[in-house]
Amino acid sequence: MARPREFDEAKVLEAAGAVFWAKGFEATSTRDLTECTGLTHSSIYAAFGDKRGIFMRALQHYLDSILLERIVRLETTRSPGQAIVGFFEEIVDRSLADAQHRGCMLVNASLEVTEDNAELQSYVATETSKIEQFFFRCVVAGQEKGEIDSELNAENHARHLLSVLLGLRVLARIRPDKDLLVGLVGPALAALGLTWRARGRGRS
Amino acid sequence: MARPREFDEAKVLEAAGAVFWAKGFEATSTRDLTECTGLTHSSIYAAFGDKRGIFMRALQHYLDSILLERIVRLETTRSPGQAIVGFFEEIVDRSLADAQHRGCMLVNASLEVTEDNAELQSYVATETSKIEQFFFRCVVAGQEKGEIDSELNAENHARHLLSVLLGLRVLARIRPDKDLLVGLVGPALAALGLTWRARGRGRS
DNA sequence: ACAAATATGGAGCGATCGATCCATATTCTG
DNA sequence: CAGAATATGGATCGATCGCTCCATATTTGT
Repeated sequence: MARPREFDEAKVLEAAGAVFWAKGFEATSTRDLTECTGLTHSSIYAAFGDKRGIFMRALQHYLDSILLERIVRLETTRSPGQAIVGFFEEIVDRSLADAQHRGCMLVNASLEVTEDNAELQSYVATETSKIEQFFFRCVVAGQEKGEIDSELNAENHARHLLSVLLGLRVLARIRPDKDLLVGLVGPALAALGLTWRARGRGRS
Repeated sequence: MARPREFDEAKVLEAAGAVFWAKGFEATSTRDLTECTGLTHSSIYAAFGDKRGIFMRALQHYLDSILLERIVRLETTRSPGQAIVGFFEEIVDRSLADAQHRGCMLVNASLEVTEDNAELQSYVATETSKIEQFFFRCVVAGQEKGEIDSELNAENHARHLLSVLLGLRVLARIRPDKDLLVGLVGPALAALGLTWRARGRGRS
């Protein structure tokens, strides 16, 4: 047919995503994108349409490769309750390990959504729903398994865990303190009769 | 001395704050600010220095007039436990009443913080600490009063309530759904042995 | 009334924004 | 090899950005 792409799309999306993640959509210029990806304007616009397009693709790539992978992995290798515990373990660890304190790309993107970007708006709403549904499945399965109190309202507890997660990610950006992040998760787990595995930080 | 200011500083900060709140710092132009305040560039720059200056002042005005007022009012008119409940009641009500779904200005500002703006970074960290300390005082006072289980770790529960609040405000922006917002608070209150006052939405 | 001081209105600065265009280079089909 | 198709490099577009400057208007102290 014609000349093939010379760049690795996944790597480009990761490079672009890293900048969007750290600086936000508005504060990232197309020049930033050419520098971090090593591509020219032409190549970027030909491949992704416009700035919004590459942002959406980068966000999607991030969610698919990090978040969805984590959900699938935990759900297939752990008990329902320990999947919830493990989820928060990983989020806390990653939040503390990020020297840039970027928080969560999905959360950051969520707060840059304005009414004139319906596509991003519905996308972030859908993705947060997926996380909520993961928590919901874990709670219900945990209840069926006897790991979690069956008297609890699984729907509301899933919503609750989602809000704790989002709040945690906000705090990870502005106050990346281990005691804070670890401590806040304790009561959220305790509400389901769960605890950290090995951290042993006393009562929650 | 000289010619006095013709504008009401509080009203200008509210008008500017409303735009920053809805669009974010980067996406708000100085032209937006002249239009929403009715002032000229000259007046704005003479009074507030630069765009970052008026943003900081507007954020500060918002927090002092809304958030601090709420904390003081609830803490002086309600029992510790009911202050916590009332806080979430008001936040949920305000989140649902805002047709623009702007969420929380402090949360929005938090996620626009980058490493090159240390002033804003430390300011939002301090303000979130104030909220955390409010929760902490409520939990401790509730425990002394017998309203809240004394076995609970007040520090971690304050952190937990803070994260639920921040998560709620994120969701208020992207999924302003009553069942979601009301539902997620239930388990957070239940963790302290508290419940909604009159909503009566069943088990949490 | 006069001078000092500050606010206001508005033009317009250089820089940068997102985006486009086109000539050139490269790789495919036939 | 010929020609279609796509990618790349780079110049550059008009618009908008945050911000500054200056002439003018208005108020206060003397």
